[in-house]
Amino acid sequence: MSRGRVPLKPVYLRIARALQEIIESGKLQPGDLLPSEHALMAAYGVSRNTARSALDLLVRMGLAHRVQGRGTFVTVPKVKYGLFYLSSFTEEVQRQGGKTTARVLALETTIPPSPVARALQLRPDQRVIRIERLRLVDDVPLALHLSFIPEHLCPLLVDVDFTTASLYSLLEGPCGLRIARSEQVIRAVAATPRQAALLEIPRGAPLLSIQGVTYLEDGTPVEWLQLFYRGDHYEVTFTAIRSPWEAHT
Amino acid sequence: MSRGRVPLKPVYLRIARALQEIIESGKLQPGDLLPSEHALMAAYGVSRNTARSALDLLVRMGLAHRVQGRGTFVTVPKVKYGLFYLSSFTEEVQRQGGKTTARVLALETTIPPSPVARALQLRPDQRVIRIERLRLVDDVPLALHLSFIPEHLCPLLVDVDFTTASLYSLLEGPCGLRIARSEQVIRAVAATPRQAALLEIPRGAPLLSIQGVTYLEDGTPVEWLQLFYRGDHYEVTFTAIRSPWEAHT
DNA sequence: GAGTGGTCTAGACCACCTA
DNA sequence: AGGTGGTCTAGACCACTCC
Repeated sequence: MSRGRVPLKPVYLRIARALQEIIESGKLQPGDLLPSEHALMAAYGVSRNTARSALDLLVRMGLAHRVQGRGTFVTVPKVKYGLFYLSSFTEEVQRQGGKTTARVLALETTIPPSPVARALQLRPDQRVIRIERLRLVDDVPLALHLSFIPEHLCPLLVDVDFTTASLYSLLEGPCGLRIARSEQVIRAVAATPRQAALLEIPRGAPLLSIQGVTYLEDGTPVEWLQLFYRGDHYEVTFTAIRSPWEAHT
Repeated sequence: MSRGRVPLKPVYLRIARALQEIIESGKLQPGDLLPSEHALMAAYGVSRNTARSALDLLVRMGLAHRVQGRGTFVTVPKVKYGLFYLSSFTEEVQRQGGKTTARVLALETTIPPSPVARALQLRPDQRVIRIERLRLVDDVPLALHLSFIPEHLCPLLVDVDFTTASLYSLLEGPCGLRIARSEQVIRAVAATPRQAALLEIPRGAPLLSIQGVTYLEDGTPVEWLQLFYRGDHYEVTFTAIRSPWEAHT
C-alpha cells in the first residue's frame, strides 16, 4: 500500500495503537474479543502478518491474550503495562494520574565509583553527571533516585532544572540519544538512616531497590541508575508467560 | 521438561533452542554476533520469517539483541531469563546449580479467604487445595511459598509429597492443564515474627513479596500464589525495553 | 463446516551500517 | 556496494473451537 510522502510509523504500530486506544477508552472490556486477524486485514487493507504483528504487540504488552480457535481477548488491565516497557518515573506516575515533583539533592559532574564506571564501560579519566533526586507524588516522598550519566553523552544535563524535567525526554530530545533497553535488578533492602529520614519512614523499613543499566540502540551504556521506593507505597506488577520450551503448543 | 507427546515442535523453536545451546555452551560469548537471518535460512533451509521468529524468541528472552545494519548479538547473560518466563521455583534454582528442597508446612483442602476466592473466580462452595512450603536451597531457608489451587482442577494434588515435587510439573503432567501466564505483583515488606522464625532472619527484616494469579490458556485462574523471599538472598532481574510509542522511528 | 490463531513459504522494498 | 535487520505482501496448511 502507498505510505504517502510523510514518514509514517510502521503500519502494525499504528494498528496496535488504534486498538490500544479502543481498549483504554472502555469500548472493549476485559474479556471482550478483539477483531480477528482477518478482520484487521480487511479493515486496514494489510496482509495477515502485519495484522498479526499488531496483535503480537498488544499481547507482549500484556493488554491481550490469544486462544487458539477462539480469538484474541482483552486481558484484565489491572497490570500497568508500563512495566517492562521502559518509561521514566514521570511518564509512569502521570499515566496513573499522580502529580509528580522532585527535590534535587545533588547535581554535579564527578568521577564515578568503580562499579559504576565498569557498568558504564568508562575509561578512568571519563567523568559522569551524578543526579540524585527525591521523588514526591502528591507531595508525599515516594522514592530516592540516583543516576550516573557519562558526561560526554549529554553535557547539557548539568544546566537543567531537574525539579520538573524528565531525564529520558532530555536524553531523547536535546541530546539526540536513542534509548533501547535497560537491565534491572529488584531487591528488598532495609532503609539506612539517611534514606529513612528523606523518605519519612522508620529506620530499617523495607524498601524496594531497583538498580540497573540503560543502553542505547547501539549497545552503549547511557545510565547507571538506582531507585529506592518506599515499600508501603509502591509495587511493581508484571505478566510472566510460560516458557515455550516447557509448555509446548 | 518432559512433555513429549508430540515429536515435532515448530521449526523456529528448534532453531532458537539450538542457538540457545550454542550460547550456553560458551561457544558464543556475550557481544558475539549470532548467525544472520540469511545464514539461518541457508543453514536450516527455512524462510526468512521462520529464521526471524527464532531470533525474535532469543531477543524476547533477553539472550540477544538486534542492531539494525550490523546484526544480532549475544547479550550479557547476567540476567536470568527466568524472569518473565514463568518457571517454577524448582526449575529456576536448578538452572542456577542450587540444590532445592522444601519443608511442607501445610497441605489441606479448605475454604479460601475471600480475596483468593475472588481472584480464582470461585463460587462460595468451591474448595481449594492450600499448600504452604518453606523452600531451602543448599539447606538454607530462602523463601516461604503459599499456593491455593481450586480442588476440582487437580484433585490428586492432596496426595502428593511436595518435599521434592514441582507444582507446575504436576499441573501440566498428571492433571493435563496448560499453563499460560501469571500476573504478579512485587513488593518489599517487613518480615512478621512467624516469617522471621521460619526464614531464620531478624523480625522486620526486608522480604521480597511476589503475589500473583496464574492462568491457563483458556483464561481459567488455576493458582493464587504468594512468595516471600529473604531480601538478603534473592533478587529478580529483568530487561525493560523502550516502548515503541515513545521511541520514535 | 466455518472461523480462529499457529506456523511457514518466497518473494519484496526500505533504512542503516561497514567498508 | 553489499550485508544487516525492519517491515510488508499474498498466498498456504495445520490444529483447535464452536456450532
